[in-house]
Amino acid sequence: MLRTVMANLNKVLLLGNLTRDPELRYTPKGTAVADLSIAVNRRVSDGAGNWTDETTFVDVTVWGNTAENSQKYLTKGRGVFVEGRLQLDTWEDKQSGQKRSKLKVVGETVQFLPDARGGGVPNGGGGSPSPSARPAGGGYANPPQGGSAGPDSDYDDEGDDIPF
Amino acid sequence: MLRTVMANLNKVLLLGNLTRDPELRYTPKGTAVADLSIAVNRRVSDGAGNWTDETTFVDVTVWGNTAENSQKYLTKGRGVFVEGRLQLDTWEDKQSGQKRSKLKVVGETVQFLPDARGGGVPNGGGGSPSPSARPAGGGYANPPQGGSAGPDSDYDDEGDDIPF
Amino acid sequence: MLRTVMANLNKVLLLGNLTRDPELRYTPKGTAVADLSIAVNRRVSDGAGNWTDETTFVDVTVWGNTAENSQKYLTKGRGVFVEGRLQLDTWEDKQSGQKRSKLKVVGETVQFLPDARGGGVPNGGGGSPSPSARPAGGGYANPPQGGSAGPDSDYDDEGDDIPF
Amino acid sequence: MLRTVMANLNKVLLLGNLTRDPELRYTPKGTAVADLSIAVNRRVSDGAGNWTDETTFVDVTVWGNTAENSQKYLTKGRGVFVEGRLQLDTWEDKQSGQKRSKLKVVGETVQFLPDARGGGVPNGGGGSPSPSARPAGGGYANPPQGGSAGPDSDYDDEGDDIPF
DNA sequence: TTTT
DNA sequence: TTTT
Repeated sequence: MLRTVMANLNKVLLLGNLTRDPELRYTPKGTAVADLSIAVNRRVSDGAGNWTDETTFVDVTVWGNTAENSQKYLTKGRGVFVEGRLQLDTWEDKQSGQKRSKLKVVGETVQFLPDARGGGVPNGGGGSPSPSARPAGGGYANPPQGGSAGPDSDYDDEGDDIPF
Repeated sequence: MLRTVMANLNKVLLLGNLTRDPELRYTPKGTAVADLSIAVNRRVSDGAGNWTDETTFVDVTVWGNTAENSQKYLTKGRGVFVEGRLQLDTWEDKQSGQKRSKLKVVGETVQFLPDARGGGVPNGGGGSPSPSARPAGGGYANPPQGGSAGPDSDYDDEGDDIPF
Repeated sequence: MLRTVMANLNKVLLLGNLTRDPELRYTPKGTAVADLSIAVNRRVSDGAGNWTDETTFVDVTVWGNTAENSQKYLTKGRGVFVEGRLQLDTWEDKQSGQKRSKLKVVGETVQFLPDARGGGVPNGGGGSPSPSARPAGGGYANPPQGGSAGPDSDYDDEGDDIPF
Repeated sequence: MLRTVMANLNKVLLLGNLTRDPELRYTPKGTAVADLSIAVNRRVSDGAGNWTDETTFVDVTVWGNTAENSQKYLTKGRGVFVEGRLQLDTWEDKQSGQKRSKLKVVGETVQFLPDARGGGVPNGGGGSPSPSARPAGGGYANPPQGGSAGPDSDYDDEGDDIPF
């Protein structure tokens, strides 16, 4: 029989917040790689009119320029949009000799969202940011916005459930 | 032959900014409906190392609660994420009697993004926003952030092309 | 203010069937372009337990190799998976001088699905297909399957509503 | 500060083939659950003009009716389209007491594609299928097609790389 | 190991 | 009719 190959699609779309600063490292061959840890929230109903946020923590691996720019421009708390694919890493457990595998997400494009906190540059001082410190993503910049979250910034969630 | 129905998918995903305030109206039957006009930018290369932004303007129709909340909480300039589907409206042109059609996007879910400008509530005064005036989307709120963009806020685009 | 560019996304995903053979043409500059007409079905409930199929007809424009291969390998009835983006064509109406616009879908990748009818090569004769006539998509082949649908093949749709 | 919740998205789209028959089981509470093992192929270039297929194996968990219908209607080799989300299962390793986690895909909708092999009903006999034995997915049916792949149907993959 |  |  001729090969009847199916159309194939392996796509992951994530919109969420970084749970920590990206960690940049290099492979032995010198390729940049970084892991983005993203928290994605989902409203879940208990069926009795109560909604809670269920959070999924997803690690996304990015390579090359994307890795280097992620480390440069993304920081904990930042909102990001990631388009990527699933990858199943497989290896043999050295101790047991058993086959092991782990599902991962490889990020192909990363864009970042405006800083919800309207806050300054991550780790930023009080002065003008240097050009190289400008947060940016996907060719998209995101500036400092001067304000401090200040004393009003305690977490406060009441009354925000809009039945969109 | 039995019907061999294919899997079907009709999905539109948009992330962009509103080009104007949503306009809420009602059908004769009383159903709320609103049109969101969204500008989506795409970086386009001319092949010679120059990148420009190409903007696509997309109108998205939303219904019911989504329409009402869009009108309440979304304003011109706002970033939104829309998940929807394509719809082909067809009608007969009264004058010519010809069949006409128009491709549209129906928005099924709308979420909004933090205000990039770090600005206050849309149309907002200086005090605490009333609960009903809180901008929110998808069950997600977006608060005033107190800051003013200030004198630095002139549009400035140089140096922002990060090769992500 | 620095430019606070939003993340942007303009994505269309379609899975459906071609309503006619693709029509290949060339621009004055010699670029291949084809229009794919795709029917996408959606199950719609009337709220009273009855489900009907609502069909959306979407025209997708494809360029270059994708256009040429679409014309070579895709035929009416074929299942296709398209990933693309929305595009708003705008022009001035010559008669009225008014600005007009039309929302279109540009297909960036096209893959095709196995022929649900289990039928032979499109336009195919009885013999072995020549290599160049092999239907394929996205680097994916789809062979002739030689069989006849047989006497059971009258259209028959009852009882197929699986509450998946 | 009010909660400035980001838009959130956690979406997985897969189009591939089942590597084995779905396994249906029930939770202690009686909820049906099944695991679909899906192979998704991706064309990968080595940069020197050679393309190979890289296969990613993804396990997808489906619940309730979707689980039961998957077991009824889906079989090894079948093409499926899955729309779902990522989920991170976490638990404590009993032996080591360490926190462990595993990324999974939860399938929210499953549709199936026509059988590329043009073959009959899975496990099917020669007669008319009973209504309950009709393969179907997403409210979509897929009939027996009676034919035999015939003498042309030897596996043959050369020359199929269409530069779509 | 967790973000908002 | 356009947003950033």
